Amino acid sequence: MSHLGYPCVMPVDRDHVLRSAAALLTRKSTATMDEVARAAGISRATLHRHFAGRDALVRALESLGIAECEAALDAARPDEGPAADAVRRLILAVEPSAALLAFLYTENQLFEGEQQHAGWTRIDDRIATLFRRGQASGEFRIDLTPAWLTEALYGLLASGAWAVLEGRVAPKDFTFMITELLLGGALRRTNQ
Amino acid sequence: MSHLGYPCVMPVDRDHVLRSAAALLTRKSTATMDEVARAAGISRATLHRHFAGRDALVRALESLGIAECEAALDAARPDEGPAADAVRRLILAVEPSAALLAFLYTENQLFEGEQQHAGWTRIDDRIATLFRRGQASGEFRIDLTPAWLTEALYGLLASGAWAVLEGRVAPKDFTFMITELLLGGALRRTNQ
DNA sequence: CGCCGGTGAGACAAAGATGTCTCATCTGGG
DNA sequence: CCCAGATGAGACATCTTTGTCTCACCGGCG
Repeated sequence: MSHLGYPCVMPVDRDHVLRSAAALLTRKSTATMDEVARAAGISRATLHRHFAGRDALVRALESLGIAECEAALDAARPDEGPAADAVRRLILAVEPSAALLAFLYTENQLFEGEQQHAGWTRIDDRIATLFRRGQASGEFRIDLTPAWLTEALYGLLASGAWAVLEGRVAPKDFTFMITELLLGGALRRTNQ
Repeated sequence: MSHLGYPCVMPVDRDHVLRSAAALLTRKSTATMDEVARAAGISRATLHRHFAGRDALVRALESLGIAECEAALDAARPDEGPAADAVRRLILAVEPSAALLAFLYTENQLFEGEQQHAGWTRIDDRIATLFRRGQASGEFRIDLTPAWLTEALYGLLASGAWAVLEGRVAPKDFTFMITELLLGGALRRTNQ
């Protein structure tokens, strides 16, 4: 049994590997294990020592995305204050994870038969609950279902992440664009 | 040289094949040529006789998507009347193509090096022009760029298509949900 | 100094997808 | 009736990716 100290050559930083993989797979969702390994600066053999296979890697990314979403939800305090402000805090908190979420969001579309990770259900519920609270308080319109608002939030986060990646939107405008469109829409307000 | 009449056994309906492929690939973007062929009710050999390879098939789907987008834009008359009404007509006209567009939208993310089809640029321009017209007329707010509104429209169409496919949103609500969220946002209007 | 744990490089077979080919079959038209 | 044209089924080689394995290397630790 080891003594929990640092190994000799330079241990693989599991978190760094996951983040490199997320960054690459967001741009090229069909990247091979070899490309993922190169992107992380390690060999394919080492990558395979830490993640049994491509499935295991994707599942690890999914767990990371779920954890970051939960953390963002916790940080956003969705039960405090006006619901609109809570949505703003949520989008701000989730921005660093947007690219990873964009990858997972599209990747999940092909989990046809298999049941999706239970963590997503919980996150969906927490976000939908926030929108429902805003409807109950009279802040949000009631003719758009919480489920759709939740789905739309995911879609806008993905669109925003890709638009930033391709240079069509400035990174600094990311949060503003998503927040304002989701809450206020494109129409000009006649009064506030 | 043939006489342009119908062949003998039962000619392959190219349009039907493309639509079957679009429906399948929207749900499972990694489907194999064999799965695509089965979904269309033809053999892999025949599929390969009509589309040289997977690339050719995807490019044909891209052309179909572009053609349908152009047709939807023409039908929506984006230069007539209030810009908001034109956006409503556009979303209504593009609804039948939403699933195909959702597939192409995510697929295009991995056209990293290669230049994307010029047709998309033209469509992007036409949509952005519509939003710009709405801003100039005072209908739309000017703090959301036309490029972002265009991107958001794609994202909402994709989210809506998936939400319908997975049963999270009723098909009949598709147009309403997207139109209202894009134009009006989630916040309740204090007055109209 | 020598051992031990972790890594990189590369070989290797297995699995899956693709592209091509052949052959039998079927049907409408001459 | 017979043929031309198009399809379906299947065999086949090829390519890519994957998963596993071996071997050499390196650096801290005893």
